[in-house]
Amino acid sequence: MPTARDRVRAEITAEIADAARRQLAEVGAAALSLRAVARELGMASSAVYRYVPSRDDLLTRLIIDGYDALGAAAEQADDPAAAPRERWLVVCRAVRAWALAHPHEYALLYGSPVPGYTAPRDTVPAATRVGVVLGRILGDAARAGALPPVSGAAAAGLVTPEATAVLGGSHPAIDEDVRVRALLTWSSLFGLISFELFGHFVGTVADSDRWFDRAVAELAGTLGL
Amino acid sequence: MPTARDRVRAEITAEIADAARRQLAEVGAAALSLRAVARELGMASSAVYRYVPSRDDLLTRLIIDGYDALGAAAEQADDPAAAPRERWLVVCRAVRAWALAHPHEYALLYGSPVPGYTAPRDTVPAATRVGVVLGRILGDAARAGALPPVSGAAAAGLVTPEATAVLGGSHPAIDEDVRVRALLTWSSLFGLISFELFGHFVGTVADSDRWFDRAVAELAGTLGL
DNA sequence: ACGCAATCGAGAGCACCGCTCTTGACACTC
DNA sequence: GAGTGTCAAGAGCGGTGCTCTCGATTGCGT
Repeated sequence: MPTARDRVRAEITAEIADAARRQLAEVGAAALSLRAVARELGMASSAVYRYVPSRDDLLTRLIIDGYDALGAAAEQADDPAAAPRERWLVVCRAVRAWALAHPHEYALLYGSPVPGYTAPRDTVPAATRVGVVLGRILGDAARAGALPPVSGAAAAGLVTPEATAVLGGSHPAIDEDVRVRALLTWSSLFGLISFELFGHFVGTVADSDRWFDRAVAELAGTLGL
Repeated sequence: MPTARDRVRAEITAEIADAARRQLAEVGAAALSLRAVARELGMASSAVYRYVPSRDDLLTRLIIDGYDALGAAAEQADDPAAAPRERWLVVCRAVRAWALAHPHEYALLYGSPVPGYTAPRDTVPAATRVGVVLGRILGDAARAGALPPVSGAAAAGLVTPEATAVLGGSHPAIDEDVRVRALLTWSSLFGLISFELFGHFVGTVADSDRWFDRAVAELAGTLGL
């Protein structure tokens, strides 16, 4: 059972993470300063190390929290009762909305890796949550017979078994060809969002909202949804 | 006319940029240190400021050089005499090859924006070079009659006139629908490369080279090439 | 050919960073 | 109440970007 000490400790640790998230939104990941976090909380910089082993460890926590928040947003937006194409559009919009609302956190997840920092394995489960949602939509569509027949000609061995399991599982309507397109569409979605968020569409796209809907509908088309 | 002073000054400035590029390849953009550049050149850190106004300014120079190098690689890889689909594949491979060869520079261009730093307008012309190459392939294909007929139903106003000019110009075989797909394909290409480079495909894609060729062929398909 | 002004390199210094170690105060437990 | 473990605080190390000053050098115009 948690003692009073444990409780206040967990509380302060959460406060540190919150302050770090605020700092992340203000100055970005690379400039995240443990001292500034301590200042914001009114404690000595050295005291923070009682709760957080290192700056990198704090970064890891923010990354996992970010993936979890994004994954939760995607899961919450998905309505399994809706039509596959609609589900796809809605989830994509939710992912984009989260990214626009938390640009720095998104950049931490899908932008350049922080130099001198390699994400530990702990981040993997949280990172796959969005992919799982997207894969489930594909699988449900296949089970409902809403997917066009497979082409038949497909080179095997491109997608790992782990990814295959996520991408709708094994079903007659899903062959390697479909899985490749699914993976491509997945990366395209984040390419789309990254380009918008990082300013590569400035001057080329007029209406961001309409553009995104249009583009994501196109992606649904190549998926067969 | 350039005096002797100007010549040696330009020379030293170039040396600084070279050393910075080397440092960039080793430790990444966020960890790029002006002091380390000075050390490598055997001069005092303060002396560097005689040639470079600030660290951000040095970063801007590296960004422009990076876009130019990538654009040159794409231009050089393109053979206007080849078939459109082949041109597309070859240019995409060249872009990926450059990214794999210069991961840190690629991350500087297409990864998270450096916090507190906004790219000046000078970077725009260099940044568009790859897009110009891709747009030219599309335009040439249209002029050669190698593009499928347009669907006809397209909502206008999504793509700016500037982007329209780059995306093959005006041609009966290129309507807003095609332009939207072109822009989407463009961002998908970099989404693809970013995912590979930033490790998001780890554990899901087995053979990176074959995977990329396969994915890029798929993109060519949605473009009608 | 020479003097002067512009340019340059070096060093010190400021404020900041991540991180470590020591010290002393505190609270909980027995 | 004594003992024990946890905590905040401070000093300190080596690093960063950047500024200022101070001699030394150098090249240009006369």
